[in-house]
Amino acid sequence: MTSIHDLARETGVSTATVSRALRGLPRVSEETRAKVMDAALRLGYVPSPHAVGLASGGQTRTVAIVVLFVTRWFFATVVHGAEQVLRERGYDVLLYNIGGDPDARRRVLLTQLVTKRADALIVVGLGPTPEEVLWLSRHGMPVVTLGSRVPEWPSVRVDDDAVARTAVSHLLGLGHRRIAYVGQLSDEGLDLATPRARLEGYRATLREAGVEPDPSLELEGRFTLEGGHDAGEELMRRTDRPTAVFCASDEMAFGVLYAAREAGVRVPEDLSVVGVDDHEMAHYVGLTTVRQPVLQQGRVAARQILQRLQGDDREYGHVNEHVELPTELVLRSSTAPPS
Amino acid sequence: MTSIHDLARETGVSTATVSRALRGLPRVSEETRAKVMDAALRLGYVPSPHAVGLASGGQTRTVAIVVLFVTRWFFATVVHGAEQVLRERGYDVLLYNIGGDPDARRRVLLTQLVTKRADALIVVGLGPTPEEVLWLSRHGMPVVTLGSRVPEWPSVRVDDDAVARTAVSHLLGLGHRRIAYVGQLSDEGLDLATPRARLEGYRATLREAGVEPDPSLELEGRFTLEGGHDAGEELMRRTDRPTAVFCASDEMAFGVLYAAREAGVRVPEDLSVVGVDDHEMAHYVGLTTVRQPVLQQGRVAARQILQRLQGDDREYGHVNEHVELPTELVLRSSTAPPS
DNA sequence: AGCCTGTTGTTTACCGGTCAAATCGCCGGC
DNA sequence: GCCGGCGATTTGACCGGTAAACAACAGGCT
Repeated sequence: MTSIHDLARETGVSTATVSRALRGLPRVSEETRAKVMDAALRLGYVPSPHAVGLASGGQTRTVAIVVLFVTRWFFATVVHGAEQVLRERGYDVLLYNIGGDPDARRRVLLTQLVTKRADALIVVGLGPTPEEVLWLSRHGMPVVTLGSRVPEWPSVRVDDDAVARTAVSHLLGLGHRRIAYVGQLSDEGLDLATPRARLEGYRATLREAGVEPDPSLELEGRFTLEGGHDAGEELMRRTDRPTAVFCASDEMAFGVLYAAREAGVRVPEDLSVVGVDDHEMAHYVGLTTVRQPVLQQGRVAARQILQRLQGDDREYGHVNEHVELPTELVLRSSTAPPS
Repeated sequence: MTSIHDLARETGVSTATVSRALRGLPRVSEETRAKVMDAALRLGYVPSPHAVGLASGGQTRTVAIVVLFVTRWFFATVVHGAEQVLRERGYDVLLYNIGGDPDARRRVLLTQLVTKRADALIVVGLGPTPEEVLWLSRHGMPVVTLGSRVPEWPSVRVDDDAVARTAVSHLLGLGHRRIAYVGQLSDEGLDLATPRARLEGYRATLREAGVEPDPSLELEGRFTLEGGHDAGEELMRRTDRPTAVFCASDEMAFGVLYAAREAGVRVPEDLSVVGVDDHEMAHYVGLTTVRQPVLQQGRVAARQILQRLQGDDREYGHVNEHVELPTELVLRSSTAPPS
């Protein structure tokens, strides 16, 4: 591996000069600069990020993103959005997929793994524990949460309470009274802030409309197509089937739709279904859903982090500490008045 | 930030001793080790990866993964599989999502971004150019390709020719003769090895069965649900509609299915559809497809890289340079003899 | 000339660790 | 009582850069 010393020897100047020449700093004649650049290209010189980081204040130009499951549409899309913005600005992305494993969560957030390997951290979908907040703050690690909110750190999210209210109000407005909820609440000790908030919103909206929430209509299921399908099957089997279902994600809603079809239950005539996300596929299956800007949440989180790291709030305008992006109901063909 | 010097001062020993104590090396008394460990915990000491890497041979304990689009099921799943295996072994994952942008591709593969920030590289879905091979080899970067194959590097993939043959033979066997192909061939200068191989296999299989491939039945479309949908719409509009479609991915096949439904074309009575992947959703929509082990490809690629980095082929057995994983036809309800 | 100024480079210290070689106690053996 | 041997620890060089202080040299001004 060619080092800066090789370049210095090759061009007959000192390493300091080489360093400044390559970084475009002043105090280097154009002639020398050209000579150095040329040699760097010829020898295929690439500065060692280790040395650079060490010499200039421990920066890594890397941001870590911690997600639950990259394979889920929501997380993959968020990562995509954040990565775009970060790479534009010359930052690399370290990806940690902790996949519902509390051990992995501990290792990633509370040990050396994240600390110092990245300049900052974006936590997606996890509600950080006080212990995690303490540890990371103590190490001066800038953090932005996405999808959850703690007072100590900036956050980007949608109003999950409002999301649930929008969906449930829509169903209530159509005349439904027996409305089920399908969503995941806990995953082996991981705190999932989002589905919990949606459940609360669901209950509150029902109560305000004078409908007492029925615990037997609150179904726990994994946040996937299969989870939704299982929950859907369970619902279809019941004699006192609900007339509508509110699913905490579109992927779960797809599962419910398939379960309904298999059971010969017509949508929307016999069953109305509402999801959350506006997944790419929702349009094609005609799913009524509460759209949230997923890609944009990733982009905004990245910008918040960059602002914190570089302190230039000019380019992107003022970035609020807690950003709440708007959602909207998208009406399609999976909802109708009960027959 | 507390450094090793702080620990040394705190415990009254030298930095070298602290270093060895913390890493569990011999030549440290138990008493001293305990004292050091305790202080490290108390002060929340985390060694700087920069310094460690610099001092001990430039290792980063990081592997870079370059993908086209994280948001697509195939890529996300591959990343998931690789990340699992890598993190198990203490490696971190740098994610580069080059998203069909040739500039991004150049920046990532041919500049300092990847070199030296990672110990090794997994390239997913891209056929590396000779220039890229040369540059990365010259820098001593170990590379594994996934989904494509160059002679210089190990690879993991499925036999895309065989995949196409399986799908097309199935359709031919059912009696179809007008069989369309839907897949993406180029994306602004990116070479997409996979769909090209599948197209070739499709053509060859037809010819061998005595059917001359009809260029008007080879449709170019983006590798997404929407791409498949557009291609499907185009096909449905035709007067001499094909009786079957082979799609280069399940996501595209879903798009074709939706287009067919919108056009009132019945599947499988009026149109048979075959995909590739065995996407999570394929089961629910009843899509006949050629299954490939996606998660496992990611895992195997990670192991190949680890073997190259650590040189222990004991734990995982011998790893072939070019691994080809098996595929299988999964029969569901989207294919039937033409009516 | 003498002096100040500005430009271009070099020197030197340092970032936070690791590693090989040197040192220090302490013990047992002759 | 001296020496060898050994485990525990320290010393000092080094990894590949960066940053600040400092030197060399040219030209312009008085």
